[in-house]
Amino acid sequence: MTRKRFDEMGCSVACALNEVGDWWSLLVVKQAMLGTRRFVDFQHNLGIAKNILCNRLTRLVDNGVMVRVDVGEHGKRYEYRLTDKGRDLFTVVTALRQWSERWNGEKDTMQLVDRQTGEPLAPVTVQNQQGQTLTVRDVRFVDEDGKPLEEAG
Amino acid sequence: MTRKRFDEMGCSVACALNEVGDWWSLLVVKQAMLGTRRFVDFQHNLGIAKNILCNRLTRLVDNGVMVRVDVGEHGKRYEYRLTDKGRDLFTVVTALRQWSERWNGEKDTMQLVDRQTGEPLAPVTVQNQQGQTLTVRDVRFVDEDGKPLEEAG
DNA sequence: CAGAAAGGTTGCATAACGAAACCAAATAAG
DNA sequence: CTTATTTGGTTTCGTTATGCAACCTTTCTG
Repeated sequence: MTRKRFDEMGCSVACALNEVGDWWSLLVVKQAMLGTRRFVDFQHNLGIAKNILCNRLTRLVDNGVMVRVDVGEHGKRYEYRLTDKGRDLFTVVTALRQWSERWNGEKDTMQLVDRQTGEPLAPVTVQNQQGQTLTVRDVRFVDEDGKPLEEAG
Repeated sequence: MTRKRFDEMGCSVACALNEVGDWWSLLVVKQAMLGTRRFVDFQHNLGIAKNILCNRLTRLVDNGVMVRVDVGEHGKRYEYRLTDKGRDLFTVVTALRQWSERWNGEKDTMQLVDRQTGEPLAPVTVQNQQGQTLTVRDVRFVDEDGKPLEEAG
């Protein structure tokens, strides 16, 4: 009765959720994007139990999303930092944030702005090669041979 | 000891995860984007237990991500369809899919293409108002007054 | 040396999950 | 009309995950 794993479903979305799809992982990543690096700071900013935080950080490190850096000062002290792979989740986190703000209202105390201009960000969208925005109705799902999938049944 | 809720953290990312952040919800949404609408089809395509699927569909309907439509044919038969709010998760799902493909390799048997041109999609990115791509290092987190957050400690 | 801080680990109670069995309504088969 | 099947669940039960508190270890601080 082990929790079903998503990495053997032949679906990259499932594979991604297997790495960052549980209750806390993406929040830890988001918090790291805000600048948090130390164990106790994650703990206080997120209100997460220590054992769960420990488990999540370990999993994120194992999956290459974060790295544990030994900063020698003041005895046993580590920093958890995002890797390139982790920073690349910025798109996902931002899309999720914007989705929530669009449909659930502004419940966040913070806002993201362009560091250069100070302006708010543009909405994250899916685009084609020409830069045109696409909805889910504008795309088709095809298999390796380019044949459209008939997957509903 | 109830599972911690994310909707009271003053964070829209947490709020979003509270709605679609568990193990199955986003996969159900993704499957719906592929065209799946009926209970048994979700069950077979995802390999999810019936009670869990039932719970997730109910939660998605309660959260306005999907609707349950009574299609009168053949007795008790319903369809679960995405709402506008649910379809708007296309950006999140696509960003997650692309992230997984970039960092974990092509493990998916299907591909997304522009319905018009047949070309693969462009990578989902965060952009500023001028359409320039931004990384997490190019943005700043500010509070309501525009002051930068010092949130690490 | 005593005390505190950082970073964990352990134990326990509760909640969620997964598989299979069971159920009810309505249609299809005979 | 009777039986079987399909659909969409609910129930039961064992396993796993989560949250909280307590404890542990190493290193700094006083």
